[in-house]
Amino acid sequence: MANKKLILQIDFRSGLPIYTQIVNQVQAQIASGILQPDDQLPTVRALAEELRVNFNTVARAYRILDEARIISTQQGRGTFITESLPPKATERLRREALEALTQRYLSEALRLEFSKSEIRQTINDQLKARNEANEPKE
Amino acid sequence: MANKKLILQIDFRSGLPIYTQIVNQVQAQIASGILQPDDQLPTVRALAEELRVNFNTVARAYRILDEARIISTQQGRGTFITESLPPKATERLRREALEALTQRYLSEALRLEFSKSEIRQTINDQLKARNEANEPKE
DNA sequence: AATGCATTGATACATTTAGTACAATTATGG
DNA sequence: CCATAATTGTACTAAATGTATCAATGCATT
Repeated sequence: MANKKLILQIDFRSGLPIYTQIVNQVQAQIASGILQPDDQLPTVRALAEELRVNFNTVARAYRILDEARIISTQQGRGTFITESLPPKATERLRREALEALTQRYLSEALRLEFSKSEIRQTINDQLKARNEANEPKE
Repeated sequence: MANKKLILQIDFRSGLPIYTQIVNQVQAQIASGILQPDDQLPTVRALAEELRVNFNTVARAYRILDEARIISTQQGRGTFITESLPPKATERLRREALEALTQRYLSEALRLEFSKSEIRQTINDQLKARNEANEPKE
């Protein structure tokens, strides 16, 4: 299941940027189940050649999808569909995501035998530092 | 004590090079005492297979650690943790490890648009929960 | 026409993978 | 004990892959 040909139809006259069309169609194929988690996408250069497009354009599309956590681009390795996220981030799912993230962090920190006060201290310091550097909100 | 399984968690999506992640985690585990002088690390090929990574990538990490005198790679024999660093250096490594770990955690959490108070709350809740479950220490 | 912006293209680069060969050490079998 | 094989790290080359940066292009607004 990890090998599957990605078929995209680019309309060069549509007015829509090419990278947007790539983003949309990959998203659609994931939503429809054609593309599944861990599937590997074509390399930026391979897809670019197939679409007769500059590989930077494909890279841009991949970067957008990566930032949206839809795919995972890995330098030197390739590009893969990530585990499917719930389409709607309900409040409960949001909370679960943060709890999972925090649990991984604390498990690792405690495994490395950092004390709870050290952890609290570091968290506070860094949050404070980010306050001063960026928008002091919250 | 010279036999101990090295457990590394590589995040292929983190953007950090794989060899850097290996370096950081080995350093952290030495600083925390999980890995001790004369402990043998997995062979480059064994660790590579476990991490699903090319053995050159592991070799690169080992070479960096070797150049930093943190481990000793010995052709034909294996790689071993060197004698312990001065406590000063160990403490610095420990601190850096926690700061790096925390930074990654906060960056991810903030990127997902969790508020600082949400983060603080979740950290506190989970630390409290771990207190009650295990030995309430510190 | 001029300016500014978004898109695309060109180029150099960092990382990872792959393959091969080699040297040093250790394990094995006679 | 010795010869040989297997293990282990090292070195090197080449190719694949995504990344970063800036230039060129086209288009809209002024």
